[in-house]
Amino acid sequence: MKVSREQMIENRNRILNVASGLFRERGFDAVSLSEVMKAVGLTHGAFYSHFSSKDELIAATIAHALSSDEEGSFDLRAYLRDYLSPLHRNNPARGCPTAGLAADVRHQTPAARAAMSAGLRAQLVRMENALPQVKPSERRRTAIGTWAAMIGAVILARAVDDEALSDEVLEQTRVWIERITQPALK
Amino acid sequence: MKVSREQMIENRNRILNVASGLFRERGFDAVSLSEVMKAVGLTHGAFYSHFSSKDELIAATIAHALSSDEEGSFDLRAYLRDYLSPLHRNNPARGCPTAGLAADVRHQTPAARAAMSAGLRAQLVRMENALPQVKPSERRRTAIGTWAAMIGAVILARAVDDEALSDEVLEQTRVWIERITQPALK
DNA sequence: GCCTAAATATGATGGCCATCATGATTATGT
DNA sequence: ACATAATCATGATGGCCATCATATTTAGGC
Repeated sequence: MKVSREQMIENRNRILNVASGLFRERGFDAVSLSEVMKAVGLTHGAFYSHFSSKDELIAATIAHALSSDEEGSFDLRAYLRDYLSPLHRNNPARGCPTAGLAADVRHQTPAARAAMSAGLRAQLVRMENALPQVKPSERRRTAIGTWAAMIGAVILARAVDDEALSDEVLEQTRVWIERITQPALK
Repeated sequence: MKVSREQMIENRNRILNVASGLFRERGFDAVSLSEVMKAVGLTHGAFYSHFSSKDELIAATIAHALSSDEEGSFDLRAYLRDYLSPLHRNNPARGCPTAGLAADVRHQTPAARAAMSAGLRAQLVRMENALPQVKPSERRRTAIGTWAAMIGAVILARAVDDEALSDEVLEQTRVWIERITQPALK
């Protein structure tokens, strides 16, 4: 049963969006293609009209998720508050793809890892732009250190089975970064 | 074919050590029990004399790997140099269990996540002890922020398919942390 | 209005895996 | 020495999954 070109493109995007959420929530391995297609509202057979393999879907998902992160400049303070929050920790499916997928990407194909590289490069530029108060010679270093701490804190907070400890990791990392990146503020 | 008590204990420890390395290298899902047992030098059937399920092995592996991290006080500068190095990045199987497993632990049983919580608590205390030059009221925050940045940097460095970018993440995170934790040094 | 090819549905196929069943061996306590 | 039970080996079993084969429908170009 063929479908309009428009519908087909929408289906492809739905596959990418649904897969992106499921992958972030449960990891690449734990999500089956049938599950993705069922959540999209299609049957498993339709998958191969859109992608040639699960590996290709994974790579496309990473590229898709990281590219839709594109935004202009942003307020670091507000970003930190949202990023290092219990709400973000508790909702990986709707959360940052890097925090949700980066560790898993290590085991994926070169295409997937290349997409992650591109996403990281773009994110670091965005972070640099959000640090106008840091002197230029330190800006990239600060962007890298800050981003690493944000990713690490969310991953640790999600790994841990102790809400108080998890909250503490998020909260203290947030304050720590704020102090470092805005030394003038008391 | 029964085996001496001594041999049995050694076999159990070999299972834990082998599984620990394989899990860090490839993730819990991607490693099969047959594979673990073959690497140990036993057949798959022997597994269930030691553990009642794969989930139990995973939890035991995390507890085992994180408890053998026990050490006295250590030099943060040297620790950072080793931790944020290409050598560590390239050898997850012999590297830090938290960097290798934390993201994966999120999808595991409560027992596994509890073991990770205990390991994190112990590591934070160790980090605090390695920060004598930081004033006590800031020590825990610094330990948390530093550890999050270390974990995040290694995970990003391993996810990325661009050696220069990967090296940069490790190197800049290292210098960033050094500057923050040792402000007196020029 | 047809023809063709594309998108989807249904239904294999083969492989891998966790777990279980059973049997063989032998360490260990008595 | 014997009996017991623990450790390991071998060989199912059942389930899930990625991928493929084939059929059905119909959109889109002519």
